[in-house]
Amino acid sequence: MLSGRKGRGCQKIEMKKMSNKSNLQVTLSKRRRGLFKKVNELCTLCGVDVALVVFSPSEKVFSFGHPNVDTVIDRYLSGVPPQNNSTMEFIEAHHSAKVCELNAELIQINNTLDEEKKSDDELSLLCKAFKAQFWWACPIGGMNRAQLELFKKILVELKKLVAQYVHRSAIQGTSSQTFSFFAGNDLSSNIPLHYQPNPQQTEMFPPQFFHYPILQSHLFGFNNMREGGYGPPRFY
Amino acid sequence: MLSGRKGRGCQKIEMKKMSNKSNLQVTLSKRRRGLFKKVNELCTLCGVDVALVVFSPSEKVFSFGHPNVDTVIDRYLSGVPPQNNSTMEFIEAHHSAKVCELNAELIQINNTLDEEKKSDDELSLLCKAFKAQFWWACPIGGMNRAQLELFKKILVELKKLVAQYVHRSAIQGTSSQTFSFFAGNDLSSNIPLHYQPNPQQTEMFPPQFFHYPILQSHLFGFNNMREGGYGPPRFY
DNA sequence: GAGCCTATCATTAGTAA
DNA sequence: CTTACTAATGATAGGCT
Repeated sequence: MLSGRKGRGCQKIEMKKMSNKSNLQVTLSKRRRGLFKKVNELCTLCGVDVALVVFSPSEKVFSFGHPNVDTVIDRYLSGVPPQNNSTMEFIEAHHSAKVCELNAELIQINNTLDEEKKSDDELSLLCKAFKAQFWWACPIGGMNRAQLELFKKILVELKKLVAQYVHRSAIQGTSSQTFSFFAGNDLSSNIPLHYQPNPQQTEMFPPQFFHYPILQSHLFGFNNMREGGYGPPRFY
Repeated sequence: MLSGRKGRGCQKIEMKKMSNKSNLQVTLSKRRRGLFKKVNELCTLCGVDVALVVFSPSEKVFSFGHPNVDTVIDRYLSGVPPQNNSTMEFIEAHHSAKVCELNAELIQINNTLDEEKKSDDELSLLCKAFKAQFWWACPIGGMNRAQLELFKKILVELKKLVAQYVHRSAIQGTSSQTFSFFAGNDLSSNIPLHYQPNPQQTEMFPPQFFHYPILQSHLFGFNNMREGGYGPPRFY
């Protein structure tokens, strides 16, 4: 406290944008805090749902919501689009702007859906191929693309191993039933990936084995992790 | 002022939901007003952009925004979707809820688009037919003012053309019945209004043809003007 | 509901840390 | 960018119309 007066108390200020950047920052900080407190009090006392979003001049965003910002915003956008704002004059323009935004979102989501559909088509094709070639591994319809790819990779590895084994077996002259996955079948040709099932054979792997959801999710480890990246709480 | 005291002044109140419904309503009204004022002051003083949405227990919605609620909301949704709220814990759930909402919107808009596409197809077909036939014979009862004005403009143009034609015809000595629009006429070629008469048919279009709602709404591009009916500004 | 009143209580401008 | 202090200003609960 270097000045003679300890403080001049709260003096009236003009209701216009503060010119002093430093003071503006201080005031913003204080008033924002006060505002959020008031909003919170309103929630508590009156049981209302609110969403408050503040963009500082430096584009920093502060938000508060009860029960949640997004919930309230969704309710606002979907439920009462033509609700009046404080300024009524540009409602039309804003409305169409919102429609544009939504259309952009629509296009984006639509593209996503298309990609997924395409993926699904590829998937079913792959499934069909798999069914024809590896009847015992079916159905794999529950797999997504990544799972399928990993699965394919695994099968390729298996193919190599089998090929090696067959090769070695052939060299050693030890043939017969030592390495038959399926009874009565000798996997003769060393191209196991194009194996054509023998109608007579008995199944080594029960189909359910490949259907187990637990197995699906844990074996491949695709239980999609959220992207995270949330910043620290900004509520005052 | 019947009671002895004029007022007990502002007394501290417990920060919990008010039990007395009537008092709650009064407090909500007062505090909301105060809150909006504070938000407005923050905007003015610090030049921030804000959006404030309040849902009363009776599902009435009050909003304030600078420059506009929707603008700020869009900025919030598109720019910083994983922005933290005051309560971080349910972000996942809310996020997926939002996705669900958007998907619903997607479906709806998608349907709308499909309808519009379909409508557009019908429209171009109808347009083509109109061009070939008596496009101008559309009953004007269903037109709104803007439509009528456009129609009038078109008719004025037509009138000019007709006048020219008649004038030229008169000069060329081709008189009499040359200029009957309806069945049996020839209107040879130099009326540029895309008129292609079919000599045989008397009734070119069934009346219903001109009542096509799709046509009505799309042909002239006057698809609704918002209905208006917005209430008065609610900002305090 | 909306406004007015008034005695309190709460917020905050200015300032320095 | 936030906080602490202080005095002046603003907000508001309760009661009334």
